[in-house]
Amino acid sequence: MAFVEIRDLHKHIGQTVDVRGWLYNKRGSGKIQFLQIRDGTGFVQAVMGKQDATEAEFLAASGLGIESSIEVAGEVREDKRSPIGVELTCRRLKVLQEVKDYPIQITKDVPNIDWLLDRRHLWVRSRKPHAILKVRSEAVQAIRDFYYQNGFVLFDAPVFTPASCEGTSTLFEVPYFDEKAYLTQSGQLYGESGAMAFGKVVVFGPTFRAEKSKTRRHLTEFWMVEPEVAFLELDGIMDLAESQIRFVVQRCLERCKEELKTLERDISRLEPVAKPFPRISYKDAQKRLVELKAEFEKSADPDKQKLAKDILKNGLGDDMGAADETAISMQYDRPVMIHRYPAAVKAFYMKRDPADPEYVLGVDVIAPEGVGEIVGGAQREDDLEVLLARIREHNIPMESIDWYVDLRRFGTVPHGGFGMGVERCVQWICGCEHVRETIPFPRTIYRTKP
RNA sequence: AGGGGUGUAGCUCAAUUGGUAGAGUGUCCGACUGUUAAUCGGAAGGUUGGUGGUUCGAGUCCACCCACCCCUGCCA
Repeated sequence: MAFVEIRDLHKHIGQTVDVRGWLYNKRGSGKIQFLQIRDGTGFVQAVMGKQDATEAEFLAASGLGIESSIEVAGEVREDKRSPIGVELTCRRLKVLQEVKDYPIQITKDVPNIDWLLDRRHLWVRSRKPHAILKVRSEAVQAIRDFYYQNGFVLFDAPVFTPASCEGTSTLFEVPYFDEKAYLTQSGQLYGESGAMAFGKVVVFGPTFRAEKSKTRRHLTEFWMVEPEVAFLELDGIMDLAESQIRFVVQRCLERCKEELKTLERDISRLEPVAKPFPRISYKDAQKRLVELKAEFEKSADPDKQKLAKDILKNGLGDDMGAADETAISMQYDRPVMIHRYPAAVKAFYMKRDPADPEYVLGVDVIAPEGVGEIVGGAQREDDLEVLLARIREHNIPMESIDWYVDLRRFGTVPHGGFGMGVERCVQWICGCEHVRETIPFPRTIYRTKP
């Protein structure tokens, strides 16, 4: 007799099996005990009548606290009253550890998230965090499968880097023997090296940003997937982002039905990803924002009125703010792609639009429901002289980036790619209020524990 | 970094113009039950984030500090 995972119990109806796990909840009386057991793969109720086991076992069952670790043997029974369709008649109970005063309670109340994050090492056992992290696992597997199936080579970038890749963001500085190093904020430049070697590569790993962001969309440590493809231009980059996002969402819809149900996620909000994503140029977006600002100001909806105040706050022709992105994304039921931003607000490596050199061949993908930017991508500057000029303009130290310039000296070709934030993508799929719920142990400006 | 806000029982929150610190939930004990957020009865649980001030009297008013949350900016 071997241990059976709870998710497989339905295959063992009529048999006597062993199940091991933790006590999720318990009810009982002097005559019958209901032990709700979880083992990470599911939940099942083990029913122990007083006559079903020894007196000592029955007594032990009646005294068990939440999260006690146990093994039970019992007969698998079909039962319509069970949420999973089966139950165990508990014939034997072995207590591995009896637990008292488990600190996290099982209620529908939403306690202080900060208090729960202090106990994250235990909180991951609870239903909702468990479901979110399961979706994350599926999403990451989907990402890996998508790139593998499409002929990409995994090309890992270093975490220690010599200096800023973009020259804008704040980096974490770490001592490195007698010198300084920085934690990577993007593997993209390394990805470009890989693209010239393998054609299609994908960088996938943790990324660090020392910006003191304090919003529900920001982590200081997050995972980013960054495909980079030789001979791919802006339209192709947008096609790639669209099909990758679609693949990941479809996979989660197929394989995470139970988890999304646990999270009370409105699935109908995710189904429109099957349709093509709208693509709008920055210039058209600006025109649309002028209209939307006027429209929202007159709206009866107080949320829209409030939003109207912040629309185009940076001024027409400047970078788009969060309100701008929200207003545009509200016009659609699926992610929207905004392309060809002003060069002044974007990174040095983005290629200028030949049709209008004030703009770059870059694209952001804005997710619905206020999650905001989940993808940022671009066609890269592939001309040696232009790139050198950009590096000088941005005051990027040449000695830390000369290797990158080499890529334009030895067989440069048009190429590009994008970066997708895994946590923001999961945040959108799960409908999470906070991005920090989408990673097992979030790192934010004020949190490095547990 | 700027703006706004919140700190009261393990957790979620009450407490009238400044006048004896309350409930729900969880925990513990008991009863009962094919229960599933069980139910019923009882008990324990507090230096009201900290320091100082005003006052006969401060959870409440004032100052400073601490912690955290939300928004903006930066970005994924």
